[in-house]
Amino acid sequence: MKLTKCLETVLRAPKDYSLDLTLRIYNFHWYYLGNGRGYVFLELDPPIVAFVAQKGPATLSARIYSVTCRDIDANNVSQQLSFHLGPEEDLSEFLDLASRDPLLKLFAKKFRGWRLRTTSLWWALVIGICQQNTGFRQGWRMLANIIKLLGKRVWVEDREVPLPPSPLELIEKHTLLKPAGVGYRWRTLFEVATRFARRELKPSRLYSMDTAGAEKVLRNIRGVGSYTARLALALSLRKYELPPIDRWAKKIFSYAYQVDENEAERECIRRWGRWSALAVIALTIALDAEPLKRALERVKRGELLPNERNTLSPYNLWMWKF
DNA sequence: CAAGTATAATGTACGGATCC
DNA sequence: GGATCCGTACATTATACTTG
Repeated sequence: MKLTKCLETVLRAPKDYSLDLTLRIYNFHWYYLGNGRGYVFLELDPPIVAFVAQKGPATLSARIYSVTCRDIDANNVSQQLSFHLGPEEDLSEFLDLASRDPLLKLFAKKFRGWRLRTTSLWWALVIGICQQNTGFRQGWRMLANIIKLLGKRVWVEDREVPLPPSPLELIEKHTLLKPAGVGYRWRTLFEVATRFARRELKPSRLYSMDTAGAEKVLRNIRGVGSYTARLALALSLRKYELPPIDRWAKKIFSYAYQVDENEAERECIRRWGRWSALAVIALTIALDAEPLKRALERVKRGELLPNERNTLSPYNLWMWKF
């Protein structure tokens, strides 16, 4: 499917904003092109894709592509893209806390320009579900497989860009979920897709709720627990009040903050407040999402920045050809 | 035949969700 | 709160095969 260019737009960003970091972290190579350039999908069915590039220290340029330009609302699309890339998000309070934190003090310096790149609630839930009961490598392989086996490819100028399946496409091709290596998670993915298809899940409605209420709604879905719900809320709506604490984060917080494991979540919220989930995500970047044992050793050694080596990690996931 | 190498089989870590 | 479940990756061990 070939997309046509519908509009060009410019986004304002703070001086120290880094589109390069924002696009690079936790991304596949078919979306991150290097040097602060890349693709962001805004809609899946029918597809709307943005090509973005950093033009100057405070300017991002964007080109919006779609099948037909008739239904494109320029204001709407620009807002959506800006929300995904986060230039309007003021992280000064988060960075201030981070600069005095035993785990993220180095991260605060080096990743000052980074913003969490959000995605749709649908895809954020898929990401969350694929992180359950598994390590980093396996989880992201599942996501790559889902994109390749169940998604579609669109042409943007001279490049073919793979897109994730929409809820309807996932339902249609659900027999390919097992071959994609998601195992028992296919049931949960199917269930989530069904809710979207029936329009029972409305991102705008969740956005207007408080984080705890939104978590409750998502936990109604069988197979979605608090970890997945909270991660999805952070990754799609920038709701950070409630941190997605897994055993990994629990152990590391418990060690670094010198509290009992049962107190790890409470301590995280006490220290990070409305930035709790962002802190957890930043921690996975800082420690390369390494398995717990190795991550703890790194904390002890004070190695609190991602490895430049070609290891499979949030920082250089984009180098990986799945 | 003994030592080394390739392949197969087995074991275990991983970790959130759910049941009780 | 503890036990159990799940699928894959990686590590370890066992077996088969090759080489000198």
